[in-house]
Amino acid sequence: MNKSPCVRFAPSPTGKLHLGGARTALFNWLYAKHYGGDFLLRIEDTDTERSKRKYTDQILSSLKWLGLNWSEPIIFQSERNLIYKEAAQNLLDNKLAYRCFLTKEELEFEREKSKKEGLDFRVPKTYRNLSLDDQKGMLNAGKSFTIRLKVPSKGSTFFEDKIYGEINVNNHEIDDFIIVRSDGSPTYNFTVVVDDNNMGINCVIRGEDHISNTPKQILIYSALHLPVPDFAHLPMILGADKKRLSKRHGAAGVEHFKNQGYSVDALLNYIAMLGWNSGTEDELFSIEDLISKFDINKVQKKGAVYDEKKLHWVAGQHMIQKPEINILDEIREDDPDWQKHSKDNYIYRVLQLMKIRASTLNELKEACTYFFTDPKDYDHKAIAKRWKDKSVNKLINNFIKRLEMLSSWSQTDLDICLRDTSQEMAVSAAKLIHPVRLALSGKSHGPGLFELIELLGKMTTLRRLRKALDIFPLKDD
RNA sequence: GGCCCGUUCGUCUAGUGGUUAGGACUCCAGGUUUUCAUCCUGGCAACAGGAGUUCGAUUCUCCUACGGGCUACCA
Repeated sequence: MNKSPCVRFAPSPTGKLHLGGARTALFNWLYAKHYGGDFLLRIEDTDTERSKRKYTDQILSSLKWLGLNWSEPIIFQSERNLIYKEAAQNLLDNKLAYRCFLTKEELEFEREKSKKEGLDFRVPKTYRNLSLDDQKGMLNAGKSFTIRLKVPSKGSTFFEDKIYGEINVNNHEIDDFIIVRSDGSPTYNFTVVVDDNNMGINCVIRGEDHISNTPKQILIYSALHLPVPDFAHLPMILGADKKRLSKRHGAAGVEHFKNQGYSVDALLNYIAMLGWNSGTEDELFSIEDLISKFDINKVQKKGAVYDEKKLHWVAGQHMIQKPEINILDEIREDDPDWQKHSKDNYIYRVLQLMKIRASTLNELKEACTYFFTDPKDYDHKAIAKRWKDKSVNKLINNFIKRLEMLSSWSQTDLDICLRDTSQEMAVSAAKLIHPVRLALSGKSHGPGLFELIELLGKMTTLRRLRKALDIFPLKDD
């Protein structure tokens, strides 16, 4: 096939976009981008009971957030009844499908019977060859009917999956399945074929749970005399229990990752690694890298277990590499007023210092707070360890005096200043460094002390040191 | 039950008819650092089982086990 690929993502709006769906969308999108093809979107809302508008909205906003842009228009199956009706009539006219007057109850009875007798249940072909007159009779009697495909009883249906290879199923394994329900609405297997053809889809990339549906769909393609597209089935994404990832696993919804502060590029990078590899030992990719390196032939057959630890690591790596200006943009996208009162240049320097210590935007924001507000809480363990008694106050006092006189506020000068102080007081530098950090940040760890002091500036540094002098040590001795 | 699919360290994976079966995450131990993080070094850890083909199978074939999917008037 030489034409440029046309692929689609076709979620049903019966739940939020979850990790598995996101990956299916991503792989479709990457495939399209890689080959310069088209990526379309179709909402499979033929199940009126379970389909909800809010889920459609959620899926669309998640896809937008992920940046998986599609070509308009979005196809809604619920608006295409006419097209399905025509296709079904075509099949009926050509005697490739038939009206089946079996009721649910009759079917249920037969099913039970087979079960009791230990036989495999097969849908009875009672009405397969009913004469036109007899059909009219049933219709006039007000009997409701479904439309079933006449599945050939002989032969087999074959396709070559781009990932799973050759798959062949005997036709006698396949029942005369329903393509139109008794209420006139079309079923999934039918709409998929009609729409994929109608939308010009030439490569179907979807979850492995659809492998068993594929022969049925191919049978419909043949009955309708339509060209059969290529198929590529993606392995499932699993939870730690090796079961298909679902709401039960908590972390399923894409929104969850957004709320956690994961960056899109990191999430996409991680998701892509679930079931695909580049053929090299590289694991960190930008979105552009993914587009250029993506190869559907390198997709795994086996289901992949979602591992939050690795996601977190990938996110951390992306964070380190990301320019501060982009990080701030990402933060503000979600939190437009974040640190609006501070100068951008100051924020950039803070981010530069702190990004190495955070994996998600939320972690980063949290870690940066003391650059913008004086600490309110101080790490109690650190107080106990680093500020045991009044002797520390003397050190700090001395340090403050020297700082006040300092004319240059550079890291090197601050370094010299602190070491001079400790030397004069005949203690190790560490005796001063740790309480100073505690006073300035409230924490026992963080960036290099002189970077911290330099960035905070003279006023803030002195203010925080003096405040600490007031409140530490916690109890007199 | 029937049909289809799958099975390399805990996890993501590379790989070959002959390899010390490689990398990454996690975890552990060191090193660097004023602390934390980063970074560096090292370590633990895998070919589901059984037959067959073969001089030789993790690799090819079959069987079993286990896992997953489909078997709906869900998608």
